Amino acid sequence: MTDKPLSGRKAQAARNDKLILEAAHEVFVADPEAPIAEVAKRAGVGISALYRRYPSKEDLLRKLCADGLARYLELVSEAVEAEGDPWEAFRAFMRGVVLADTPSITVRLAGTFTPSPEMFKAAVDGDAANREMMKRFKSAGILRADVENGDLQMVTESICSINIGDAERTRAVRLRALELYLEALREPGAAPLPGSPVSDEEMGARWIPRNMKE
Amino acid sequence: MTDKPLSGRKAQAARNDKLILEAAHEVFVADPEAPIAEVAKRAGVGISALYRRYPSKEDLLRKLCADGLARYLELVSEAVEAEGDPWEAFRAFMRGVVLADTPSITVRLAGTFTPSPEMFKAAVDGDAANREMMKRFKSAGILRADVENGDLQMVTESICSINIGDAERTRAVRLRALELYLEALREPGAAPLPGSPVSDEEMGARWIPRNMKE
DNA sequence: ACCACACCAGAAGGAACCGTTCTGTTCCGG
DNA sequence: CCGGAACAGAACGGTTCCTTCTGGTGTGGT
Repeated sequence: MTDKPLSGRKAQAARNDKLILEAAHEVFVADPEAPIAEVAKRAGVGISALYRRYPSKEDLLRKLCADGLARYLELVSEAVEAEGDPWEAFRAFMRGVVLADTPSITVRLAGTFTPSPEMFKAAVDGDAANREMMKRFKSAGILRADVENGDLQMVTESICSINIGDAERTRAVRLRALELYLEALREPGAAPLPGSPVSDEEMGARWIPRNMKE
Repeated sequence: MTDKPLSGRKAQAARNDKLILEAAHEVFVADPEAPIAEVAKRAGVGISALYRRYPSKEDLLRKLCADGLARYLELVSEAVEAEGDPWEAFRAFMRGVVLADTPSITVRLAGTFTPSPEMFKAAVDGDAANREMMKRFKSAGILRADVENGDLQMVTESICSINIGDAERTRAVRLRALELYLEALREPGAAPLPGSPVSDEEMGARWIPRNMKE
């Protein structure tokens, strides 16, 4: 409570900016359909403090999702540019995604707002970077050849769907599940995988707002 | 449409029994918070046809969940009593759970109703059978020693959280993800798993109705 | 010293949703 | 030919939740 430059209306506002984003992140990760009042309560501010910053709930969600997308892009970039043991780079990437919980804030929220053009761009960029990353890891011989981008998405998404009350414990259990998966992703695979991985179109279809479906 | 004994009010009623349960299954698997009118529409019946059979939505959900639990018990029993290749028995069990989608109809619905005493019994029985199954597979040397019951639950649950529009395609993608996991579950594991598996208490905590939380 | 304004907390408005009940109809069975 | 079981869907009432509105407070400029 007793921050450093406590006084100043501007300072409080700046602090609230951060408080609100953090609260929104926590709340919507826990429940994508949470009411906006929950965010305000968690942040310890009034509702009007929210509406001063974001014109609507949808805008807040979009911002949150864009941040998550950006974080994901960072992680991919790190993985692509990493030097040293490729396997550890891959492992770090996957752990990073699970720890940052980006699937919960991107795909899980998808469909609740109309994506902004920037987000489309981020998606395209991310796709390219993803592809680059897969290529690198495969040519390094650490990733089995028959896993593809869609497979990784499914792995991280399904792991991030694990949720058991306590946040700390949830994180631990997810990392445990990840370790299982990692073992299976590593080259060489025992038997070929059945079916085909999730395609880009299939992944993309989830981003169209629910209102516009069918 | 042209069934065998098409006429008869009793016959239609019996047919509706089934239609309603099937529709409810589909609807609530797709969206656990779906309105009850959605079930009626999917079943092609009126709302009153539903309320004639179940006193309330909660009762319908409970019935659905109980059926899912029973199906799960069947699968465990089959696995325990299976003869022949233990690995194939285990694999069949996991595929069975994923295909029947029992996690979506049990755990995912948990908390939306107060469990019936029968369900508690089923849970206890299931637990014992589960334990028996794990013991068998481990002593057969096909399951790595450091995976436990909670791990399997997490695996099936997270796989069943995968969902991409089309039902048929979703099934295929889930089976693909399962194959990855299976490889990782098989003895011998490369490295020990981190953390501890989800405990029975943790799993059980999710069944207490949301109203009663905190 | 003081005041205009940025900022904020929380109540009020108003619309949408949904579980349940109610009304009127159909058609089997005796 | 009638009594009533079964049904479709409208109506009701309660709840939820986004958004706007009201009233209050402290700050920075003058």
